[in-house]
Amino acid sequence: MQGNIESQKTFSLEKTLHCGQVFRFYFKREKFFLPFLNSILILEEKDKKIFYSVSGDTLSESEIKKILGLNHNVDMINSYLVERSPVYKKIIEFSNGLRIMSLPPYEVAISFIFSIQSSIPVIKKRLNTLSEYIGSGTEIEGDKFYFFPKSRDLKNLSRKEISSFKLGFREKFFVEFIENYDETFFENLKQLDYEEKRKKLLRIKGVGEKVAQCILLFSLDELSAFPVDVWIKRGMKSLFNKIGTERKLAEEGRKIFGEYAGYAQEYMYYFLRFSGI
DNA sequence: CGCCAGGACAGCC
DNA sequence: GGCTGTCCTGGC
Repeated sequence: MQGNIESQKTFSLEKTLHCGQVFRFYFKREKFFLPFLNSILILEEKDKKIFYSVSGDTLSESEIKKILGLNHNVDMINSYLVERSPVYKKIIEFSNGLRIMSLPPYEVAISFIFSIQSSIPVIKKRLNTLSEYIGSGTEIEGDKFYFFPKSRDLKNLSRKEISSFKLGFREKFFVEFIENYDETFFENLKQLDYEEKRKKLLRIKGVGEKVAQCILLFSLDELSAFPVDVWIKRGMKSLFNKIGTERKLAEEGRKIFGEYAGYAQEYMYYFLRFSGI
């Protein structure tokens, strides 16, 4: 299947894929290849339009829009954020087009357990190594693209195989997560409210405040989540004169930016990281 | 070579 | 509840 998603000034594929919410995507021949469950979503920006096609399992246009955050009314969200804090005028001017994605929770949880105390290239490498090791994927125009492993595949891994991935101190978190995981966990979670979801996520070993907020924001449609990493910690201080623990700063961010704190967080991150200020 | 990265946790107070 | 030391690995 293929088609084009309407030209939108408020959508940047580049910013959406490079703001740290998703690690596994490929860029070849001017196209982005984004694995999503048993599909590869192929995206190309041409003449200010986004052209898409899907390889593997079918995805409807509305599913694709949800994955890419195109169902969010960012014009409204942007003015909402500027209203809450005027400093967001310049931040949004720089970061505009970034969208919060909606990705598979199982993959997001493992991705952010892998992300602990690690840089993006390292996280990406770990996830690709794992996906390639399990080896399920599809070939498109001569290139092989790998899906993220299913939980049953990961359950079958031996400790020796897992050790070969060199996850370091994250290994014990990963092992416990895949061993204890059952398919209904995230489905049940989706029924709960924000605070209940957060508390259940925090019970997972290796999931602290920051990782929990990432899972909430990028895979459970909780746009009020506010993950605090070192960049946001610095930003909260320089922009809002707020200091404290990750938990306190997350509460602070959610208090200032309400139901769209997640957009405030990603905009801030992208701005601090790439604007050169 | 040394340093630390998009944190979590136990142990301590 | 907050603070501190510790932790694997790869990149610079």
